[in-house]
Amino acid sequence: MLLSHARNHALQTARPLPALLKSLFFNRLEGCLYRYLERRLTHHLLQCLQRLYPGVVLPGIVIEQPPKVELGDFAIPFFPFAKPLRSAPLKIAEAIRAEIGPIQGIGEMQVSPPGYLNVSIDRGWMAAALAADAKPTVELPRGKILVEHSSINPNKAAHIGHLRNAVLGDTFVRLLRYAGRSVDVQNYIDNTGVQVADVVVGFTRIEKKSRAEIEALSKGPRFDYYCWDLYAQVSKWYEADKQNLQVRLQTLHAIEDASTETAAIADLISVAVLRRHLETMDRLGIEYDFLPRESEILHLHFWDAAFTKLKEAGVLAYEAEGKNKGCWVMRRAGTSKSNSTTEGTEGTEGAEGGTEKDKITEEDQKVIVRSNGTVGYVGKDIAYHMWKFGLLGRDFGYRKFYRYPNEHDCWISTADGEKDHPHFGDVAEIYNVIDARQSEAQNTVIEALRGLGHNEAADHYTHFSYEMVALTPRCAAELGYSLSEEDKTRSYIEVSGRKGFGVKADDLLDTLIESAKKEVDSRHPQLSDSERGEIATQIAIGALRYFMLKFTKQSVIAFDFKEALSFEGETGPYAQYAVVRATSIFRKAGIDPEIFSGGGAGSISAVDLARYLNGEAGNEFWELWLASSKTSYVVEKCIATTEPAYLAKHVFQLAQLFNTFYHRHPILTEADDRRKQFLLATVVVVRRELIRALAIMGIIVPSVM
RNA sequence: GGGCGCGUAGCUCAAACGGAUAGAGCAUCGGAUUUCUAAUCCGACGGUUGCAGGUUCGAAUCCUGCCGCGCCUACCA
Repeated sequence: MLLSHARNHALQTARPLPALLKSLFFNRLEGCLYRYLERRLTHHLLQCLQRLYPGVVLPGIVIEQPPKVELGDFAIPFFPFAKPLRSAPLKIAEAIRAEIGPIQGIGEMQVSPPGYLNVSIDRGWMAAALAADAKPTVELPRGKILVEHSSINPNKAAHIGHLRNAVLGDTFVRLLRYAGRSVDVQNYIDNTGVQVADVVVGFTRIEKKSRAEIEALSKGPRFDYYCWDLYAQVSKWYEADKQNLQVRLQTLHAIEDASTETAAIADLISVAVLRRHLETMDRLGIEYDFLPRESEILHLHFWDAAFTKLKEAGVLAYEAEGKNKGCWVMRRAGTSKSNSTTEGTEGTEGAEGGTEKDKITEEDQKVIVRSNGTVGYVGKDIAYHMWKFGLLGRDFGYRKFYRYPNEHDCWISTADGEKDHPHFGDVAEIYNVIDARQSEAQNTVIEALRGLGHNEAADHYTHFSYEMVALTPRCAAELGYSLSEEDKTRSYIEVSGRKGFGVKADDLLDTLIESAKKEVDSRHPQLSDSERGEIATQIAIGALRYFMLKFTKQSVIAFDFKEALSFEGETGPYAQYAVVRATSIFRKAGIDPEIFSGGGAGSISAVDLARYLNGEAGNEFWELWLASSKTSYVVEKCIATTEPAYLAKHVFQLAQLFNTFYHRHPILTEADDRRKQFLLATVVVVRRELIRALAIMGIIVPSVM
């Protein structure tokens, strides 16, 4: 791979852009100029080391980023080389610097104590490519990717926890698509589970409503809110008399039989609530391609097909005695197989236990099929995931369910569906956006795939794990919940749909829009109310989506209205505002930024750019250009680590650099026309990258703010 | 008990494979607007990275042991 970059060593300053682009394509570089230079540098360093120290076994080269631009753009520490080469790191760095020779796109190199080689990018070269928006070709892995996210139980309104899931998932989808991958988005619907059963119980037993009455209600606005309250009520009803739990069990069974009235009511409720969820997510620009439902996994006998294969492969074991007598069990993921063999010298039972191969201790057993013959959710999940990878030998029926304003259709599973439908499933890689509490269950599914011999599928199965959203005690108090003394001292309190304790997604969005609207109203009274409303909505979504992405996945978000409602500092609106300012410069100048970036900015020569970017005076500008060059690099990093927070960080840094630049350099009043052109080119590139990066986060920039 | 994760400024969070002076935002205090929009910018204050050892040229990061917290550990989903 590195060899393909090896040709074309000559450093050609002020090379005309078309030739430059041609060479870029010729070298088939990675998707990003910054990454390209990094790879190229690595390659030359390796060659150089081989020339200088033939035959010596050396550690790998690590390329870092220096803490400040003055120090250069890449830093290579030579400390690990000191011992094998029996030389001081500084001396080695110096030797490399003297030997390495020119590299296209790379400028100066300096040795820096205590043992770094600092390498600078050829600023003019890089800026010219950036201004022209040079897009190098990339070789993509083949195959479709399936991202599953949201998967909200269709029995109550979506809350902030679901929002985190959906925003993370949707952003990850956008990241993959930006990187050129083909992605299907699925939202798994558990429409036959306990949670739906509970709401059915609420309607039929507590409220004693008929199917027709429920249907009428379901057509009203925000039916999911009604269910939210009812669900909390049912939980109390169960608590009041444990006998009531019998009703839940009966209802659950009735729902699984599609021919019953109860099943019809459950379907009515779950479909109506699901529709509400899609509407809520649509407000945030989140769309799905397919909604597989548990009812079809049941009715199309996905489990039967999986069960047969699992038994054949010996993944499942039948328990003839003990706690799990009569069940089919699997080894719980993460438990070790060799408990008895590692320290097997002890105990005489070892001989007896050893004869039964792979005997799983009760503690390590995960029940997949209950003794009454019904299958648990992990079992259904195994079947579903075999389907995802095209390993089950069965398929869903499909029908259109929801049409987005942009004409995009979202499909849903049915027992027998439409003839013509897109092909879902049978993918090369999957990502499941599911909270961290389910990691054991997720790993168990992966182990089942391995047990079936599908190691490749298991290797391409990623549990995109994230932590929950909880409420700060203050926030809980604001919502009117009385807290125990113990709760008051906690840093956060878990939301509970069962208790009706939480912040609903639509409520939060409404509050955000209202708050943004007040600001917009006062700033732009000349605009029409609908225009102001649209801007406020875009700002609200920007604030919300940014808020959900600024935290790393493993951090529990302690939700607080004060922070979530903030439009200042490290927020979405801060970044949106930077773009609005950039756009407004062009508006005042009477230039279309899109046209300028095609003609004006792209036609500035590398020499001209270098004039302003080189030297100490150019550092502040270069910092901005360099940051702008990193969008694709950051996207790759986000995908590789399944961590969208890096993108949020990137956006904020870029916006922050731009705001400083904006403050220090008045552009429209700039007398020197060449300098003015340079400043405009800077703005246009930063603006373009900010808009792109924000779009990947699902954030649109308003016309004015 | 076992498994996973967390502990960094008053608060909320960052910190690339172990690298240069541990960074942001909020809060507090002090400044900046005849200017392309102040949802902005500049400055100040704020740290023994939970504790104790270890590994090495170098540790917030890796290892061991403690302390504290959360989640998982159902014939629920």
